[in-house]
Amino acid sequence: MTTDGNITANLTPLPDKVGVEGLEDKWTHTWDDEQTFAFQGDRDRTSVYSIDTPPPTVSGHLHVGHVFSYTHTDIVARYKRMCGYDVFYPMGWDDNGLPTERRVQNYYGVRVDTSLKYNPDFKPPFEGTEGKKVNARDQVACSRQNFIELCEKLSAQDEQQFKDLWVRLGLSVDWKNSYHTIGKRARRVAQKGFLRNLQRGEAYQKEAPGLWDVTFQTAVAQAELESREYPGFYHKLAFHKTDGTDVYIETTRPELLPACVALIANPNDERYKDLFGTTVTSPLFGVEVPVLAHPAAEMDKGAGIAMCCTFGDVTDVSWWRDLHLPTRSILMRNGRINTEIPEWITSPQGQEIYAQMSGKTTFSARTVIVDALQESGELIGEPSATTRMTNFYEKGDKPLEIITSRQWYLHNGGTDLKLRQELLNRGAELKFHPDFMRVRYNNWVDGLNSDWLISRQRFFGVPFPLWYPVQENGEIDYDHPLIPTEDRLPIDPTSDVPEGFAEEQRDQPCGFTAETDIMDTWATSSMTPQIVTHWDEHDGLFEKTFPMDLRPQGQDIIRTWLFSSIVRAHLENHALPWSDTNLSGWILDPDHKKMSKSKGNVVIPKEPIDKFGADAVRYWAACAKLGVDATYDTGQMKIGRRLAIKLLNATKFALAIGREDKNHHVNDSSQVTWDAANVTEPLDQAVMAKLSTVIREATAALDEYDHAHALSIIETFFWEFCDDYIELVKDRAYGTTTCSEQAMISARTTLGLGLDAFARLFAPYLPFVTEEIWHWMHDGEGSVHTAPWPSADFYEQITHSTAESLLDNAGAALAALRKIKSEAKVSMKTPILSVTLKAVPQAQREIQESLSDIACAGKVTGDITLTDLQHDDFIAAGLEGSTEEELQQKAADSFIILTAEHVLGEPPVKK
RNA sequence: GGGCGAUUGGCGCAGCGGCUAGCGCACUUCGUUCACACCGAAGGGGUCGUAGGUUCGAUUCCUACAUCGCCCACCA
Repeated sequence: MTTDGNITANLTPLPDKVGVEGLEDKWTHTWDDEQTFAFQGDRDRTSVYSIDTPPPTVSGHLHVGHVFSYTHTDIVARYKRMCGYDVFYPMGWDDNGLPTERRVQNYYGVRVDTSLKYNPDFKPPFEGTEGKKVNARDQVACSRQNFIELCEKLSAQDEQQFKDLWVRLGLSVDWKNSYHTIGKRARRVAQKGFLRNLQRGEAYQKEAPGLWDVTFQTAVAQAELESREYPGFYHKLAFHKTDGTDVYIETTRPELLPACVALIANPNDERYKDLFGTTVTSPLFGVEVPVLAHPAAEMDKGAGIAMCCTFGDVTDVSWWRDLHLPTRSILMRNGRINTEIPEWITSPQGQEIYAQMSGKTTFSARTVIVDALQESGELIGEPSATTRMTNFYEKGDKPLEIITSRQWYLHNGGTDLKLRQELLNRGAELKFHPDFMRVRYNNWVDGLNSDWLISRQRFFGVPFPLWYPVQENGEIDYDHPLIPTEDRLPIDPTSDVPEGFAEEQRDQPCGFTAETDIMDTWATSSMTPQIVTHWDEHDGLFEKTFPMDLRPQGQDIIRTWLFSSIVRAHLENHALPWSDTNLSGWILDPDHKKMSKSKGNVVIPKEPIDKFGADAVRYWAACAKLGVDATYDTGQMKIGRRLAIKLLNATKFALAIGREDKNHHVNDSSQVTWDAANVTEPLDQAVMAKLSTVIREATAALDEYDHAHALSIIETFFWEFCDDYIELVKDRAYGTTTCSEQAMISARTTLGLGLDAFARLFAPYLPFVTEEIWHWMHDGEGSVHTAPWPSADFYEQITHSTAESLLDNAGAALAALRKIKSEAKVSMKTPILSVTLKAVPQAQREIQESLSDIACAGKVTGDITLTDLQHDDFIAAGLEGSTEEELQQKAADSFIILTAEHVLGEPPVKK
């Protein structure tokens, strides 16, 4: 307990032998029993620190990357808690999305059929057949609600292994505050958010050509695209001019020839100027198409003149739109060629070729077309191989096609420049750690080319809370959606019925029909700040926690999770969702390759934790700065383990000394007071001075989210404290020297104050070992993790203006004495009968102040003579300088202490 | 093609317009079991990717290049 000027400790019996084993189990249970990390929620926003924790994908696999970034966040949480904040640190589970959908399908052998109604007695055909691949035809159909229930059931199992890991790692999460992204609250927030967007005109639907994945048969958004290299062939095709001559185009997609609507060249291209305004006929099909000019046509690409099809790529779409071209679509949603012969193909020969390719995949259709072209002589030369970059859905393995469909969009600045600027301003307002990551945000927002497509033609996910009226003639009136009242949310339109309608009217003339699309998973994830803070629930939590303080996340999802969250909060709450964001780096394997499942180099987090302990693994993570990639390095974990053990040993030692009186009798008093007023010796005051500086610097670093720098400062001083200070004051603290009672108390007090401070300084990093040593000192006073973060001012006032350089010079003097023995290859216990130390005058004064401690620690039995450094000594020490003053200053700054004449005694006799 | 980051002893990383470029691991030598062998002490080892420039002075700032990683754009 800290009071003004002193710290009272309740000492508990110390173990004979210390170790880090067992600490994790011991303290995780205590923290759980005592609800050490529970959010209190009884103070206002300024006293709360709230964290928008990333919900891990529960169907995904655990790997050390998880440990890495979640440790960084936990360090922040623990630090802020010690700073007095009521820390709101929830945990979410992401079970909304394709990976979970697939996992549920395979695990239970089920699939969603939105035409089915909820069946409360539904039983999946089997359960828990990991690895057994179920043929899609054998999956049993169930309603979406039944599927979601199975998903929640399975997620609960998956979650457990994540939770076990987080607990084991010591994450100070408040487990009472957890959520699922497919859970009821998340669905309600996502649907309510969407309806509010709709009311304000920010969400809209549109029938338009868009990127489409033929495997998953869904539209995909710009944020889900991935460019990949894709092999192909250039085919040179002859189109026929009216004068009987040909014009040649090059294409990698000859199978789209039936969908050709125009040939297009650059308006400045002399080669084709004469052709603009004329028509040509297509090879094989003989369809007449115009030759048109458009500035987007590049003269040096291919033949300089392109075939515009509806639709081969996004350029086709812009030509089609700008030049008001007809739509001649031949691709079906499953990626196969439409089976109906299009009405624009009129020649019998063309119809026959089309019939051969209908129903085929684009790949097979291409073969048909190429063979036919070769036969007709309209393919010039052999196709030449090429590699091009093509858009893929990030989870797909076939190139995206362009399909016209009705979709829901949300304004995100992709089309509205004013909104785009507002979102850029939000990005400028947000504090990125590290700062250079904001460039990625700006790049992304600047490069948006469309609004956010939020509808997906999938079955598992949060449904759009909408129905549409069915007209008398059976047609669906998409322009006047039926909207539920907010108090009904969440709803599923495929099982719930709009107000004023009855179930019997579903899909009937004059009735209603459900919107069967679901929302993009990011449409839900983008609202995690609103989900965790209970937005619009009027239970008081929102006001205490929103806008949040921190969003930790991966750098790979800046364009998705981070950006979409800012969009939603900007539109809904007119605020940034959080003030700061922490971006973690990647984990690289020892060969500097990014760890990923596909590379097969993933390390399961349990392994290093079992081997080195949670504190050690956390130490490894904590050594890496935010945004910097880290190598998986067990060597670093060993160092963490060593540090943890050193903390135990040093604390045990110092506390044991403190309990012995001058005659080595154990003092059984369990309570001691480390009164700052008792720090009377200059060396002890110097330690307090340095501690104060260390706290000040570490605190500043942590406030800037630089946990690695703070750790390095604390750790460096801790080792100096052990290797130099403890060694120097050992004997004085024992009272075995001829020092005064007060000098002994001063040493014991300083050791106590120092170790008490180290326990707290290391607590965010090494929560288990620090909790252990804290309880040796402060049993019955609660957790170190709710203890106050050390105050630099407290230790500074103890120093009485003693400079911390006194500690450095005393340490350097001790090192000089050790060097004598090390070079003489004798034991450190060998006495030095007499010695001369050379140092600058300032250092001599400081050594004089701690001379008896130095003599004791160095086993100097006779005189220590202090003398000035000579010019040759500076040179010998490698110093350079033009003036004597400069050399003196350099020697003082580097604590140069040399030894001259010395007489060694007899080494102690070995037993 | 545009951009971001990295490049420092064998390895993993700090650092910074000038202090003798630090730390840990590994290495060498020595010691020790009375806090700690899950230990201690002392020591060796780097012309800071390359080439220019700014400066009295560059590992640090600027320019170009190289290598590695990543983001964005690129389908005729």
